[in-house]
Amino acid sequence: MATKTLPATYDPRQVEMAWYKTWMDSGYFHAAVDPSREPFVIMLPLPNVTGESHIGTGSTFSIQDVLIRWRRMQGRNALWQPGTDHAGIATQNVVERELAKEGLTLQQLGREKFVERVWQWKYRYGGIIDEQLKRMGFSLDWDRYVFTLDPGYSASVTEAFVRLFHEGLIYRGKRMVNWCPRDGSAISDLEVEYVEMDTSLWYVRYPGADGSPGIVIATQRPETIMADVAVGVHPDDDRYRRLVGTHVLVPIVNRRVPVIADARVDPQFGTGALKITPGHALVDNEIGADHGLPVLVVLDPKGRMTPETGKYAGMDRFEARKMVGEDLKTLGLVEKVEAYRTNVGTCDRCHAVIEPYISDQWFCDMKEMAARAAAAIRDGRVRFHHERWAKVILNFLDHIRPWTISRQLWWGHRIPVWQCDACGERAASTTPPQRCPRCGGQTLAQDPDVLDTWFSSGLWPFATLGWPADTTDLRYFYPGDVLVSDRGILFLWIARMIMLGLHFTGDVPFTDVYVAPTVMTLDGRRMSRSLGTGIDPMEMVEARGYGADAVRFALVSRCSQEQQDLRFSEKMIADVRNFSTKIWNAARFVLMNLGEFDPRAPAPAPAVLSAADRWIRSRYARLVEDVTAHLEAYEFDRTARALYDFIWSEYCDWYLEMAKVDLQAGTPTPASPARGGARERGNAGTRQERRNAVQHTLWCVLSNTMKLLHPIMPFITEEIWQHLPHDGPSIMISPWPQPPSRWTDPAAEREMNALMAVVRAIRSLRTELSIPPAQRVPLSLRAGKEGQQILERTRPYLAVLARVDPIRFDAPGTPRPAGSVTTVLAEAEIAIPLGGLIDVPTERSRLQKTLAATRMEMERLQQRLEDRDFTGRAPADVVSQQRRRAEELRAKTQRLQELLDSLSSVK
RNA sequence: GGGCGGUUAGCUCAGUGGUUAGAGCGCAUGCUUCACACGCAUGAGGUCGCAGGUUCAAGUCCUGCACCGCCCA
Repeated sequence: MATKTLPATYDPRQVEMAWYKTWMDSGYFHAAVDPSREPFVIMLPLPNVTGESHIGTGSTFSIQDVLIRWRRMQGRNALWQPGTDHAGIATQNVVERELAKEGLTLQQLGREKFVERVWQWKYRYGGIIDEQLKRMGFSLDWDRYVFTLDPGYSASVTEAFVRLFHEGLIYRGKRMVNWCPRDGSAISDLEVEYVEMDTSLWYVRYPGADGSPGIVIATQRPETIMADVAVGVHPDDDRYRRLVGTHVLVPIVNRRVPVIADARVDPQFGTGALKITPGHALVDNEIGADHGLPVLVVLDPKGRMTPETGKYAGMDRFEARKMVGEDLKTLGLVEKVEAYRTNVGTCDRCHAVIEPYISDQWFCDMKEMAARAAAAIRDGRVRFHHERWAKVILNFLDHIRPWTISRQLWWGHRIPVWQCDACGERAASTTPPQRCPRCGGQTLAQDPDVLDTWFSSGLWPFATLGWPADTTDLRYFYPGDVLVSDRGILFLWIARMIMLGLHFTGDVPFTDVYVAPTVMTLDGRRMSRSLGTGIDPMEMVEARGYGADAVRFALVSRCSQEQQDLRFSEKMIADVRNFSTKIWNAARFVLMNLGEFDPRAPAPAPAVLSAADRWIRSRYARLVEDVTAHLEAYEFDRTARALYDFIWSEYCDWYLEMAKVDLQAGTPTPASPARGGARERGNAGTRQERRNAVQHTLWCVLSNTMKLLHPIMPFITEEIWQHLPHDGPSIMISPWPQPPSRWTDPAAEREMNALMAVVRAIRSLRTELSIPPAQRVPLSLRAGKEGQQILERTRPYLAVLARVDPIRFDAPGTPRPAGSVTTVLAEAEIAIPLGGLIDVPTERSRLQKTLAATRMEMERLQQRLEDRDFTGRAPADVVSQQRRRAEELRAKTQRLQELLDSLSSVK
């Protein structure tokens, strides 16, 4: 068959996009319901529609593509569900900023017009990330693309809400929630990010109402003083016991408030006395409720002082803090101001400081759902890799709190609840009700709020498949298999998918969760675009020209289960680029040497295979087993390393070099007796047969290794596979290699190990003696019977790889050649005769050094073997192994000694 | 405060109780060897964080401590 030759260098940019288009056009990414095949399903972690690909999507998505491509090749009907999330707050913020540039506000535009604007924005910019995912080669089923505000998906979200509402799990209430003053919305507990900040602790005196000195409290928030309704102390605190029940005056407003005792007050904090502000702190709110205290509010939804605060009215909370502080000083009530470092809650979207704020919100009771999810994890229906993440998520589920699901936004799924104008009844419904179910009133207004984005994404694994309808998709593809993500959304998303999946479908949404390490900079900082510390995968792929394969392999090869972080740098991608070049050139070599090779001809008979052919086949057989096992165990670093080491260190460094010996001029290396059997006379193979055997081995091993590497590096493997003789239209739908167990060949591995040890020893000697690399030197070998057979059989390899000629075998007992430099190995004794050139003192000291080291080790080993505890208690195979080793060392010592003796006699 | 990681070569990391702890990068030396200098060959480089303990045997298991980091409150 005609073999094309490859260009001398590999440029990923020349091939990657074209292959992706071919795969797409051929429909390879699409999974259709097919009951005759077993499905394999991964739900992608929804990218934010405002987002762009970053290094985090680079690593977690690469892992998913590895799993999907591997299972697809194994014959599974592989579905990787794509889509994007409408990302309520983030998207609203983006469009709001755009409006601000035009001098417009949301209110000026109105709800309907604003939502229209967001859709426009979405159509224009919302697809950026999808194009980036394609550029990375990810084999997502784009035919099934879902946006969370699509009509079908929205219907699922509404249905889920209405069901939970009717089950009594969703309720409305006026409570203290986390309020983001910038976004003007409530957010859930999980969306609060705690950040360490420098602040001040103010020690403020509250004078006694009776003119006594009163009490000094410590506070970080002087601006909320006007909302104080009490001063609290710990009941066991002797310092304040006598003050409990008395009254003090709140500074500035001179409100008379009681001193109360409550165990929730921390006597260690500040002075041990706490101002109680139920309107502006969660603990104070609880204390206030228990003591029947009123709730006063001095901040508005934008975080400004309310009109009732007199001279402070309209002032921002931080400005007011300074001003109130100054005024307190003027009043002489500030005892001291201390620098203080504390954790401040901030909004994870806009980073504004969160305000504990009382407002009307919708909540979802998660208690029972969490218990069921925890049970599913405990009994192994959902497994985490590494398992320690199960403990982390269980801790969250076991301490679950109600979920604030309403958001005061316009962009999102509007809450499907209508309130009756006449009687105030609130009714949830999937369609707008015509009349009030209670009083029949016809004026109904829909709740203005939208749902938390995470509420809708929590339904992703089944809502994408058509739930609540009983679709064939849902029946076939649900439950799915694997979820891969960063640990950052363990609670926000993964836990909620498990809870909601169990609640609505009765089944877990996936059976396995792989938590990928978080990508960090080399000095351990989080990669972030805004900090300028990130590596942009797109920049690496295109601008720097590394290609998607290199970025993918670099990330995947560092995804272990042990580390929770992954320190990453551009250099690591450059290193993989070098690996690509190596593979490319190996493929070029193979193609150049395939010549007249016919892949359809029968495979070579075992009898015509040389030790090298059998060795690389055996190593390859092990590789198939290892790669498959590592993927099954979610050991991606090991998968990558196994492939890297095999390709570079075994196939290229050794096998290709030996293949050259067989393919180029001269006599091919003879076939090696098949394992266990005696050498068959006359069946060693003709020159043509040998040539064909080597070609077959080169092709077969390379081609199949490309399959094993394909899930990680889809592009270069496809490109090479297509150039090689192959069956089928694409490597990505070719079958995953089966472990060829008949290729496993311990005898060949032993044989090659011996040869390689001898080659290495000779090379080492040559370097030490500064023998020019090109110079051939004579070699004299002494070996046991088996060693000699092996080295005679592999003599052509030895001659080329070690640049030795002629090679002479000396029988034991014959005198060693005069003036030789020598090394003793377990397999053989190697001597390079230098004649008069030898420097006897140097050679002697070299041998003596080796002898000393060998003796020391031997003695250590002998000591261990004389220890009855060791021989008595250690397993027999360990003991016998050590005995063998000791024996080897003894022989080596003896030979070294002999060499030293003969050296002295030469002198 | 509670929980979870990590600490092994200059850097990034493997290491599944058992011989002399490995890899890649970096470093040094040599090499235009007809696939590849994004390469080849050879080499230097380690008190496995510290202190105890278990074991015939500990980088590996247990306890404590130190430092770095993440999560929760």
